[in-house]
Amino acid sequence: MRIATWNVNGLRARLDFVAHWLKARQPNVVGLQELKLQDAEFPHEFFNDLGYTALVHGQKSWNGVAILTNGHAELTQTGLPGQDERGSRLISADIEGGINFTTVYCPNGKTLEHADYPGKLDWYDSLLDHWQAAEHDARVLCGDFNIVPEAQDTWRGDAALGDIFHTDAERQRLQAIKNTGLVDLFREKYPSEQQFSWWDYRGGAFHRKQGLRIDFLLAAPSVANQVSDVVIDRDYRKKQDGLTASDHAPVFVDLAV
DNA sequence: ATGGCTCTCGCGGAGAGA
Repeated sequence: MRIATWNVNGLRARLDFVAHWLKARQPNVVGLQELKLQDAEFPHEFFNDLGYTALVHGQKSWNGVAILTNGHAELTQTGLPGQDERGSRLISADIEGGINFTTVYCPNGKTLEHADYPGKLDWYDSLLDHWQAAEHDARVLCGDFNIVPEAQDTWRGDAALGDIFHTDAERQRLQAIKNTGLVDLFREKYPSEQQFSWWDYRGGAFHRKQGLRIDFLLAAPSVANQVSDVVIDRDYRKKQDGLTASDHAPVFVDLAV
């Protein structure tokens, strides 16, 4: 089974690009973030024609998450309890293989001085509470976390320490999530490789190798033990057939189930 | 030092993203 996470930066603008990727990689389950559309605007038929069904938690203009699958999925959660005012950023479903799958679009925070920054930390505290309250042996938490875990996950290395995305306060929140028993599947397979999942559109950042690794698939040990491959699909950060890419690459793992 | 892209809304330019 192949499961993936991808911040598409606007699903309507990315529709043909996403279809291109689905055909090429044939994932079984995909967590999507930054749909930037409402539930009623979700192009279900478009995905049905590609063999996928979707569970959607949308919002006008901003945020929005969904789960695509070419198998069976049963919705178990929409929205992070207590954080409705920060937008549609979480959706969960029971998928095939007895796995509970959650995808999140964590708040950005903007700057250390902006009110969104303490809001980001508070959102993470709620995510930890929510995650700890649920019990499931085989679960996956994936998405755009908007936090750089370690110096090797940013092109700026130690020089970025203390900046937004790279603060101790943010890293402590991300670590607290992992401490509930989740493994960062990419980092487990590649302990010292520098690979990024996001590059700024501006200034040729992609070609300058100026990126961040902020998109993760985290999994409980019973799932992590089944992983055969982990791929940050940087080819799909490039134009495909003249279509514009998201500023995030898809990330996927293959499981032996 | 800054932000040169790209998205949305909506039809001009602004806000957000990371």
